[in-house]
Amino acid sequence: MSDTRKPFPFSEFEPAWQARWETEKTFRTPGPGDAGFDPAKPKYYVLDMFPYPSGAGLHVGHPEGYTATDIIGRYKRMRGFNVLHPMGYDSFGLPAEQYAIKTGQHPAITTAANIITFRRQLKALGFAYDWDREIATTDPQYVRWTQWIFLQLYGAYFCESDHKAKPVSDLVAKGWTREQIDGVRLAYVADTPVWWSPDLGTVLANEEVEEWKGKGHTVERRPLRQWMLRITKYAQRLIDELDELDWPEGIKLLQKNWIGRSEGASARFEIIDFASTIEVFTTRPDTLFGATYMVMAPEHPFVAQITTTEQLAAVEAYQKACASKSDMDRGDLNKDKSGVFTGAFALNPVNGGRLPIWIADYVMMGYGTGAIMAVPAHDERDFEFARRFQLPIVEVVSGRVSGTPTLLEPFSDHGVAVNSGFLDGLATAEAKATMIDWLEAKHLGQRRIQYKLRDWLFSRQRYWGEPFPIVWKDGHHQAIPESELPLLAPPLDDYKPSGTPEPLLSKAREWVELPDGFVRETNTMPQWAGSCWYYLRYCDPSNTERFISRDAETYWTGQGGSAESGVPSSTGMIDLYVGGTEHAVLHLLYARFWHKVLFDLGHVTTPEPFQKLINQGLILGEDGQKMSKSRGNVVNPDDVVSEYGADALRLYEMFMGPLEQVKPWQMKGVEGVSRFLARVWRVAFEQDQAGTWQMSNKIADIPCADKELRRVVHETIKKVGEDIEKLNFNTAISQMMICTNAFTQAAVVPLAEFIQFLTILNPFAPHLSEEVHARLAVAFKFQPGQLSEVAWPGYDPDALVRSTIELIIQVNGKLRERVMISKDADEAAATAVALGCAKVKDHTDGKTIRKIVYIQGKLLNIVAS
RNA sequence: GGCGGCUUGGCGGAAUUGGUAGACGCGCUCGACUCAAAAUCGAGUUCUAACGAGUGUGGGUUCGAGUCCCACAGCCGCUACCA
Repeated sequence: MSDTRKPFPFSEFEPAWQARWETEKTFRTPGPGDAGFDPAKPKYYVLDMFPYPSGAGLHVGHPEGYTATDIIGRYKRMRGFNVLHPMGYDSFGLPAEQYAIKTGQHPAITTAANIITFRRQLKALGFAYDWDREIATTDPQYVRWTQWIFLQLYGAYFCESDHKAKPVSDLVAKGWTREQIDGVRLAYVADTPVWWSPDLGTVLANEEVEEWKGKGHTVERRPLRQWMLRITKYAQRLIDELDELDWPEGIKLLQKNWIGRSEGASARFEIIDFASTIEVFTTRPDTLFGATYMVMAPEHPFVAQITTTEQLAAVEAYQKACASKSDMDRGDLNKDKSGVFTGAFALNPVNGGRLPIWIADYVMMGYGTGAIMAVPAHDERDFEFARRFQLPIVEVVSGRVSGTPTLLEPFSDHGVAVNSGFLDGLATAEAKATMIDWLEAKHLGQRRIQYKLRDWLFSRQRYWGEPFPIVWKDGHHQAIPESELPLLAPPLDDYKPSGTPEPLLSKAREWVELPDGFVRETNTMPQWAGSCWYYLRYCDPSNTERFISRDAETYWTGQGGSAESGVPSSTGMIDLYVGGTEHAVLHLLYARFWHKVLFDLGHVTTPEPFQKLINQGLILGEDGQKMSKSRGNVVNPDDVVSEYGADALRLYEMFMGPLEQVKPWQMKGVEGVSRFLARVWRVAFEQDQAGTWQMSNKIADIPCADKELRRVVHETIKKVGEDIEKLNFNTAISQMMICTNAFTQAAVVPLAEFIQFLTILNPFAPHLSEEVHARLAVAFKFQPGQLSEVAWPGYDPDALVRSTIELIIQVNGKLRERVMISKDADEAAATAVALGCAKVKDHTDGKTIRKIVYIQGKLLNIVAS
């Protein structure tokens, strides 16, 4: 395609500016210790969620968030901030390994190729990253520090009295045994039932199961020895410390619900004719008098012991059915409760009731104690189960004002205790407290807080992940010395899963077997590991002594910079973090957890990583559906760039609508913003017969005589600045369109005003604005510095003032007339004008004027009836 | 089932946070330029012939409601027997 046919020659100047930014390192960000670092400058750290470099390359969702942060970063830079806006790659991951299984190609080769593609695509969009800070989680020097942080977790325990992590060396000093210490480490080994996928050859985290099942892989439940991270110890802090963060409320709520705190009590029930008790957790201890049976999870270890011989066959059959059923869609089973009686009975501690003990799959082993007291009158699930198996239903909470309870449906709200001995007449809240006191006094139970959050299953049996820096001997694990980091995986010839849960790395015998009977841990870390701390590494990416230097850490958290930075010392390090909602829970929760551990151990100085968070909305296809290959509605950013240019793509993605909103792609919209950019171009240039662009003689280096034009320019400077601060990019672009239309229609365009406009356009369309500016510099012989180095222009408030305004005249709240009037007109003057209007008379004739509402400079409402 | 979000012209979306509903862009219509087309420039474009009506529906508060309150409906996410 010939450039003369393009509306403006972006395909010539865009690559040229990108090359210049690269060779001149225009967007290099000096940090502490770097040449050119100015500690007096306030810092601004704006971060994107880094991409997984898939084989498919960038999709249009990536540039949405990336452009938003680029605009903010460039704007803050022009405002005098030292802006850190880095980019990197979350480059471990299953697809590269799946590819290796198919082709035998080492995942490192595929990953390196994909990174090259991503880097080229990102550079083609003109983002102002400091490329010297680029990182990939697969780099040995990055892996080194990921493993180092793992060792910090391994070497720490959670001190219950101080609510924080401390080194286990403290416990050694207190004389704890090795087993005791291994039992409290934040990274520990446990046999747990996990989701194992034979064809992927790895276990999956609970939250990953659905995703891979959806892709056609099989998963099954298996008890396996796995590495776990004790995130549950941080459950309360992960909830409480959300308060200080400037995050969307919806995301905070999502995290809170995921952690799932509930308050209640544990209670122990004696098993009749059996020297043991069953412990349950309940949020409604006040309903204990209404407990008529008990249920244990089918996999509860007690079941085998308490089951009577008569019931044994039925119980075992049910357990077996549940184990194989675990893979089926549980949704289908929700309607029909199932279960089997064990033959055993427990004693209700408050009233001596004989409670049959059942097993049923509606009770989960993983939550609470894996057993419940069933109160069918006041719990929907228990009610359903009781009806199905004809178990007694006893009402103990009354929510009705009067009348006999019908018990046609469970009543799970709060009310007043009835049929409950010493609780009778108490409101639910008091009844709960009274019952807990009673249980505690009798040593039958205690107040308890329960979380849904489980410890984090941290090991995978994959190849393409960080190996654990751990060795084993005689059944004990221990850390390898820090000096041996990074510990890299050995190359393999065959990446195929063996079909057994034996990790792939165990195939590398020479790597695994060490002198003196030591063997290496062969599990690898999940992909989350690298993304848990990458934002720290950007601050000091080539440090070989520490994962981040103390100086870099304090400076980029805002504690080492100028006091005037305007950013009060905050709890979070990053000023703005932009990314998709898909990471609302997992990534953001995991990263917060790691950060808090590092904080507790004194390695970082803020308790939170991300002060402010924004979720960009999904971009849908033109058909309003999610983009997918199978639907054929995927838009490739490369195609958009070659057809319309990088500036047009950037601008369009920002013009589509509010950043946080879900919105459909419209190719016609890209044409629209491309036309806008062409209009800006043609303010300065016109095409001659030969098709070359010549400087337009409309531009003149003279003071702006056109007051209206000047007002539009200054309104634009004001609005665009304010909109960028609020992340309202779409309306900022609208305003720049209005301004461009004013330039287009003006007979003369004053040079100074036009350059001010180009300056505010620069963060949005950096290539075009720089190119126009550079050409103006040649034509008007001024110093051709880069626009991106120029200070953000101020606006002149006087230029905004209008002497006359349009006054809206309403009668009974309905618009009837509009008149031009002095902005200072008082109520009497305005009323006189309004009553003189014919249309106003039409609507007030024969009525009495009751009231006049006058908003000066805006409107006048006549209330008449 | 639970939690969250959304609902404004033919379309994407604006609306100073209670004060002109529909900015800006797309599309469409007409005009200019052209032998013609594209591109560009200019005018118009919520509906209605008009009176009027109008921000998912119904009510309320107010001089005035897209905006605040109550009830309901429809779409979209996330989550799912969490005791």
